[in-house]
Amino acid sequence: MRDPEATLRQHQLPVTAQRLAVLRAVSRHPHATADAVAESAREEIGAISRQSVYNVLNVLTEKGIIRRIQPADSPARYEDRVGDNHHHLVCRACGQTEDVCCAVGGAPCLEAHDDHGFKIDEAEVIYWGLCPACQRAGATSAPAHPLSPHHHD
Amino acid sequence: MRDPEATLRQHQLPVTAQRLAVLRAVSRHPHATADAVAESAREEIGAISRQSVYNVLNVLTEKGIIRRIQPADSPARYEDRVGDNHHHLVCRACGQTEDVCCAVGGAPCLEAHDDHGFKIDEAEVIYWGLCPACQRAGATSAPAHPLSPHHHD
DNA sequence: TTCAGGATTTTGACAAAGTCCAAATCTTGA
DNA sequence: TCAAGATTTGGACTTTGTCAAAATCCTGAA
Repeated sequence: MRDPEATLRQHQLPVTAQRLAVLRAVSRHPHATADAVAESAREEIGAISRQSVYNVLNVLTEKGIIRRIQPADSPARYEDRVGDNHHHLVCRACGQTEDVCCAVGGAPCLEAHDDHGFKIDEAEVIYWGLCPACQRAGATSAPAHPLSPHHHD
Repeated sequence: MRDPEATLRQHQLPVTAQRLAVLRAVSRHPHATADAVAESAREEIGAISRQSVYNVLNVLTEKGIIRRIQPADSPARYEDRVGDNHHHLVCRACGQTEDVCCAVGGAPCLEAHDDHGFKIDEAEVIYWGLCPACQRAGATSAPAHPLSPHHHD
């Protein structure tokens, strides 16, 4: 993030030490949880309440300044990278999260076959697997019935 | 589900009234939450503890008899339909959930561009939007910065 | 059919992740 | 500089789910 303070002003948000610290924490630690953000922010400004961390993360998310991702069995994580439609790769064993570009294929790739009349505004993709470190450690967190991403109905 | 009792036996699970009731509840109410399953099971057998509902849902999920889905901002939901790779369509306003077939396109469609060395075992897709009823009700739960499923990096 | 032994169910405490609320404090525009 | 409105704080509370121990229930074998 270039200039956190300018970013806040651009969005008509009063600039506070807490907001700057949280914003910088998310910037420094992509995919951090609220807890991790709080820790990092405390290192910077000494103290910040848990509630403020949530307040700030929520307002920044609403404004589209950061993005919230919520993989199963994990607290919410936040990232700096917004405005593109990238997806995520999550390690089943340790939770390590990586960004991945859009799935291969043309635009229709992520269009639902039958939209059931819904007005779809987002197609969210999460790839589940084992990160290199957990593979080496012999982690065995594969689901009972793994589904290949190649498998289609 | 054809025969819940036979299904349990096939998986070497002792047959209990609680398991049958939970299994039938999931069968009758696809995408039900644990709470909803408990309610439905109680209608059938009178009483069942909260813990038993979780016990049963967990063991059935481990055995691959049912499938657990965990959309953001929603408690876990369970469904009967396993063994295919269908995805989900979730209403941002009311949480209504529908099954959708795989995304249009060939197999490579859901292959991550760069797998970062992960051993991927599943590509999970959730489409977010508004269901027909919430559209009519004028629900306005679209995100601040909607991303079209057509949008690619 | 009966029984023993292991699995399941129950109850109640506990934990994690967030939210709600009211009081105190801070930012900003005039 | 100041008032007014927004933010921050602390603490209680909610939701979703798990842990542990005691009571109860299934199943296979006799």
